[in-house]
Amino acid sequence: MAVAARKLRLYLTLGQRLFRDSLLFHLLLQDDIDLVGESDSGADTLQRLAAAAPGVLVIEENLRDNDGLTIAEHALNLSPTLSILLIAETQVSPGRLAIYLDAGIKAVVSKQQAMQDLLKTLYYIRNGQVYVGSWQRTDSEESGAARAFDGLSGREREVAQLIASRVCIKEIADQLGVSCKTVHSYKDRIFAKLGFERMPELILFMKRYHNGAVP
Amino acid sequence: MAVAARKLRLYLTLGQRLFRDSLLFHLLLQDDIDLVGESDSGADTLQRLAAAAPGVLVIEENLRDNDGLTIAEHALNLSPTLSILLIAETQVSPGRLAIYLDAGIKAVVSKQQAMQDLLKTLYYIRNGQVYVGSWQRTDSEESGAARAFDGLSGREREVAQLIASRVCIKEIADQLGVSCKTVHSYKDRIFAKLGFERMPELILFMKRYHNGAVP
DNA sequence: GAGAGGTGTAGGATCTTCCTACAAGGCGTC
DNA sequence: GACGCCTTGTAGGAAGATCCTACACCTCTC
Repeated sequence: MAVAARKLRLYLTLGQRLFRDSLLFHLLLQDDIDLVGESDSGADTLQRLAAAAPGVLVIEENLRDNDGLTIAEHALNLSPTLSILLIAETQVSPGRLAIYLDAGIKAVVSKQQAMQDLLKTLYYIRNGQVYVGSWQRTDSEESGAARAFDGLSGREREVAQLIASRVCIKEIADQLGVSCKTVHSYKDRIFAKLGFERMPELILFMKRYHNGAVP
Repeated sequence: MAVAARKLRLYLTLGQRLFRDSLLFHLLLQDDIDLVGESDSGADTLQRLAAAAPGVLVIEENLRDNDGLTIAEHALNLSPTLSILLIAETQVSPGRLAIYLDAGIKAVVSKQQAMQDLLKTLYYIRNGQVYVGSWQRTDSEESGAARAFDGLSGREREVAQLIASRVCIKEIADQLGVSCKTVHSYKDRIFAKLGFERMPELILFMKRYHNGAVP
């Protein structure tokens, strides 16, 4: 293996505490993400940025004291190697995206996008790469997600459905008449096929695209 | 034991997909929460509420098609036993809280409150109880959280700090010269004392109130 | 001074996660 | 049509996490 992937030093600026908490909780489940700071305002961010020395700054577009773009530009002045991910209010148009990229922002994710988009983008830009493309999805992605279900085998679907209904592994094993080990194998394969890492992702996926209830 | 606590049937209405995902992810980690529906608009919510038959509706105050209060009132007309938790934009004043409670809403949590407040409130109202008090905290709560650290014993603090720095259990055990089992015991006690259930909560707590870095 | 409660330490049961294995069948290509 | 590769159903093992229990000390309180 080439590079021993270092931890991602993350700084998050988001005005609303509830969502900041919730996003951070999610992000901190990834054990290669190291939180080095957080703020609810732009001024605060700029003030603490140097000391925190993050690798990636995730910042909201509309902060109460300033707009994220301005803050981002200041931040880039302070530390030019910083990767910035802007969280936009709405889907950004190509024109606006170009402005953002010109300003040195590495990626833009809108509040209408899925959490997984944010995560993927975050990992993508961690090494300084620019990530475009996130704005041009929405529908195709969604149906793609739904279609991913078709890639599961019969047993895998059964297990996915039972798991989404919160039936525990032991019970699933009993119901299907196989060993727990086997059920775990199915679960692992489902996760691998769908690219999930944790239960809530699978549950959410099943609820959304396959109605959760066993048909 | 008296009542076998049934699963909490949750419906979440929140306009922004990113935050909805993120909140749901968090909520679905609790294995007694069953997601029965979600929407990004009020109209959609009302339309699907009857079929979903949730026990608790968590709904945002400012939806793009209507305000949450209006939707909540309609929802209560449809199913009077529904418990509604309103997510307000900002800290609500006692006056506004009274209006909400009059309308039959069981609790209000603002977007400036901590995620844990939402969770606690959710569990509180699940049985139809009204939950007031959430609006009257902020500062005292925060310093209370910080003070909770003082309740930890010496070993517990060491372990908390190491865990927050993402040192793995095995390494912590080596560093302290005790067995992994012992480190797990410390971790369990820390969680019990601080009321946490998962790593990210502890990490966030340490980063926020104790700087994460070992002093 | 006896019991209550906190602290440092650890064991066992059970569950998860991750990795590996392997037989049976399908599909592809030469 | 035979050989090889991929998928599917099945499961085992190792390592780690969670939950519960234990137990020797120490200190505080009645």
